[in-house]
Amino acid sequence: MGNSKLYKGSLATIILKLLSEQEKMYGYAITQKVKLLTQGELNITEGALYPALHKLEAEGLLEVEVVKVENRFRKYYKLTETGSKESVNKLQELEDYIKTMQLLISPNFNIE
Amino acid sequence: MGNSKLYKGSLATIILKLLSEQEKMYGYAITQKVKLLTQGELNITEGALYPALHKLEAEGLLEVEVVKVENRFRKYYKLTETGSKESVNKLQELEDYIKTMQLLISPNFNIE
DNA sequence: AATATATACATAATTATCTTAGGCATAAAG
DNA sequence: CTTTATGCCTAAGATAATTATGTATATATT
Repeated sequence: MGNSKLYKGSLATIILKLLSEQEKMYGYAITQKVKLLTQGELNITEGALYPALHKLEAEGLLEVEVVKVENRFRKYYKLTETGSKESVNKLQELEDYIKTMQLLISPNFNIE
Repeated sequence: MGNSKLYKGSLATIILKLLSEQEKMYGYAITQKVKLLTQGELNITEGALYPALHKLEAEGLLEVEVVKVENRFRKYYKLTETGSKESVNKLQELEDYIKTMQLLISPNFNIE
């Protein structure tokens, strides 16, 4: 995904957040949307994305609708009710993570 | 470590940052300092910490000095020159990560 | 005296998430 | 005709944690 190891563990959060804004999305669209929003900073690889989607579906956070578009099939994912709640949790966790890490990296913390 | 999976991948960054402020620290002191600075939010487990320290040492980012204190031995770690440079890199990566994630979670991004 | 807590190190088995590298298939563009 | 874009997928391996131990000393509690 990213150039640093910090992105490990963030993919589910990203997916749930996108789907809380977007109603329904398919895998490839997710990769493109992330690339666009992050100005190319973050490229989600398919080897990470599809297993993550399948896992979220298996956990009941996402549901699938397969649609045929121009001789290709697309698997649209959308949040279930549980998934909708979990997306709120995950976003809170991300904000908490950022706050906690900022406590640790705030410069000269042991001088003040 | 944390209550969320987001902390995965952050431990090396935390260790290097602490040692860029502190000159030298031993493992147990690192766990206590992190607990203190994060107001108990983040508790580094020993099973994560010691392997991480050993790895950073093996990579040449940390060097060790064993000191006997009150019949116990402590292993003090400090940054090598390489480790000092790498701590700057890791902090930059963390800031980049936070910025990128904020692009993704900024509310209503696809409305504006 | 016995037990729990704090200090201080360590490793081993397991789990989770990702990377890397492939595979399958259609359509458009060079 | 070969690359690029679209669109899905999985399998092997790497990496970083968790969880559960183990060792040892010192202090505080029951």
